[in-house]
Amino acid sequence: MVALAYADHALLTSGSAARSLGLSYARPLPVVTFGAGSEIYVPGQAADALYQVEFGAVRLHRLLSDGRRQVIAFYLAGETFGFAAEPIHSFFAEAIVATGLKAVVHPASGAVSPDLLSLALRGMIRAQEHILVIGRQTAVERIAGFIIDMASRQGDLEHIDLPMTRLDIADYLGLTIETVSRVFAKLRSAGLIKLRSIRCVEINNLRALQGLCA
Amino acid sequence: MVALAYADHALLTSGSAARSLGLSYARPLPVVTFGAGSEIYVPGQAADALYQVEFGAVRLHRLLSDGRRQVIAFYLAGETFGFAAEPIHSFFAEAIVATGLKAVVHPASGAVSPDLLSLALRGMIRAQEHILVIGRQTAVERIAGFIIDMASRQGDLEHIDLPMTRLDIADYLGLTIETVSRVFAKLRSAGLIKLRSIRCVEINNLRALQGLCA
DNA sequence: CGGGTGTTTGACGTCTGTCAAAAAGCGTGG
DNA sequence: CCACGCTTTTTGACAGACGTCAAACACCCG
Repeated sequence: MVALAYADHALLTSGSAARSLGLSYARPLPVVTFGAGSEIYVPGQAADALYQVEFGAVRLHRLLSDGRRQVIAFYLAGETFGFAAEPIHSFFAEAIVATGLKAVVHPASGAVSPDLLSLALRGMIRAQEHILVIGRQTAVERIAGFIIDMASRQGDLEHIDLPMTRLDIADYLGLTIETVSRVFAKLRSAGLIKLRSIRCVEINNLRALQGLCA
Repeated sequence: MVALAYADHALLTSGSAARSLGLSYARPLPVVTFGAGSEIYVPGQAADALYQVEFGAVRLHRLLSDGRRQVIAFYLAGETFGFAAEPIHSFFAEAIVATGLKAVVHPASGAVSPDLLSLALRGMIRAQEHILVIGRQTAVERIAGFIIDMASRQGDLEHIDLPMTRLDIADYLGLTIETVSRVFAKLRSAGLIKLRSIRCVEINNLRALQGLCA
């Protein structure tokens, strides 16, 4: 872990790992590893590459001036992120745990592939659906939906990894860490989920959980 | 108004105005008018055209099973909407007032223009920023930001049209109609805005209003 | 001049946030 | 292997912002 963080730091300080990757190659690239908690890009940084998660997990977030934070999205293994409407990023992207990334395309390149548009559209729809969740659902609905979402993205009901902290989940769902903790406890004592460990959930009653999502 | 609604109804019932437009022409099309409150498309309908607003205003929204509604976005004159990640729509698009639309591109066509990608990305960023607003801002912050956003989109601080109802605003900002009304009253009595009429706002103190947005 | 929709205002309730402290994990080092 | 210290999580008591319910008030158009 120390070694990873160190390598990561070296890449970042030598002038943006992202940029050097994006400009050096035209094709899929070697996996670059980021240590837990390290920054992949920050607001203002040139947006000249997309990333595919090989392993680990990434959070995209934004801060208000007084420190309030909103996590915009999580990206798990196999998912792609890094879109920006302008030539520079407007969010933070950070590795949640030790994470391997591969730069897959270069948005500034002349050709626009239909795949790229499709990815962008999927991202937009996902964001718009998240607006509904945050704008109109209760804490229980949000968390039940979140667990189901994580399960479906990992294709497993019995071993759902939650690489992010409760604070990350809270900031993603527009709640506080205490509310997240309380709702998890409630779902557990109702027998709908089991907390195998602090970062691993099992769904015991999918139907009931789905029933909690409006 | 009756005439408009009637014409709209005829178009819709004769098998989707959107579809017939999208398939009949390859280039910019004549303006089609939709009456206040009429549907432009609904979830499940084929997504085979984008629309540019010529005049009027459109709301994009989604419903939960129990009737809770979230307005995802408003589109004013000059703005473009109609993106979908799948071949069918997942939201409702409705004319708020009498509205003229022009179908501008056909997303299913082979060529993907950079402009199209740019529009999609801009939509994604806008949605992601709205997540921050709804997830982490107070009622006053949301409404102050909303008024400023409407002003900048209309390029006028002294005559800001709010074509949508208070309920639309509430459902857009994740609030209730009563809270929206109360905050407007508060901003008015604080001298930051003037309500020229129920659907027209004037900003008296932009700095103070900006100061209210985190 | 009505009837209907949309808006405002008031009184009250509650869900979620805030503050605080204890408990549980987890990596480090003896 | 266990003790230590840190971060993360859980739990409790309390408070506040916003929602709910209800009624009065404007506005629009016929």
